[in-house]
Amino acid sequence: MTAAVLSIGEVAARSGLATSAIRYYEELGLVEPVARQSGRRLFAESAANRMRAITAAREAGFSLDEIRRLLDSQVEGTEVWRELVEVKITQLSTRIERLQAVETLLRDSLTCGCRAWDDCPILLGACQPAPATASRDATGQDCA
Amino acid sequence: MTAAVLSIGEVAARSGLATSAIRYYEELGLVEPVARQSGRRLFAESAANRMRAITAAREAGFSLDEIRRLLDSQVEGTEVWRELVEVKITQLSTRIERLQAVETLLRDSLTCGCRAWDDCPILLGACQPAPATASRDATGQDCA
DNA sequence: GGTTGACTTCAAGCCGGCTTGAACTCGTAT
DNA sequence: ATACGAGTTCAAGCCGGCTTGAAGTCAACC
Repeated sequence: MTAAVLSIGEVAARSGLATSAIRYYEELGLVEPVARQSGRRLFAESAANRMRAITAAREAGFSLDEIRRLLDSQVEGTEVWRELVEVKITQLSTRIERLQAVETLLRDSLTCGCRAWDDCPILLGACQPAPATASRDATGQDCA
Repeated sequence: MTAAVLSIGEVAARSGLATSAIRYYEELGLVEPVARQSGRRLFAESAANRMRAITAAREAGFSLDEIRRLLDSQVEGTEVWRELVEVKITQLSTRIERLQAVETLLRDSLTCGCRAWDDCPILLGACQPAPATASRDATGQDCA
């Protein structure tokens, strides 16, 4: 028989978060205890799920503020949250692509026979080649 | 005719960094002006390359402190830097894998017919399913 | 010789995401 | 009765990576 409500410590144990983090999340409006018992927070069991979902969202690159918006958009009954998630997926895949490019770059710099890492032609070639005093015609995509 | 030495402003222009960032990097020991002229820093042209290499390294997930170690390891004449880069490549690919898993998870949660994101069974299923009061036998890999 | 603009130093501030510490209140077990 | 453990509040601190502001210096140009 699982308890119908959870103490903050139980939510922490189930979600893997620290109690201080949970209080902080409450302060930001990400979670709300269903009640208080002589000052102590009592959470619904779903709060633990919410905590784990928040952790997943953080890993995906959502800030806590974005997560708050995400949760707010659910409350309103609409499915706005799907749009927010779609946008984040796009950002995420862009980020992954960039990281993959950097990884390739690092690997290449290893096989390059260069003496020093900050002098590696491969590495520097991938970063914009310093337009010196020439005209900068907006081809400057930043490194990697 | 490119100048043999660069002012901090020129290094900034060539590297895309702010002058304040360059001063900060100097303070951390990541770069050193070759000389001073009535107080003003004069950098070798290679400093701009170093700045761009630092930016690339930051993107790869190196902290400024790690970059300092990386640069120090070069100065010593050895090729320790290759090892450091190898380690970082490993970390980077791990990170990429995690992000890809999170991306998949987000995509799946969209196609799942769940009403609310923080109640999505796919999302929560991928996070550890809350061992309730059962024994935690260290299978707890964290979410995604 | 006065203005401009790029530089200098130093201290302080900002950001997000928490953590930590001090001082306190509960309910329960011994 | 009293000690314990888990909770509470609030303010302050920490992390990395810079940025910002104030006040000063310097060379060049008109």
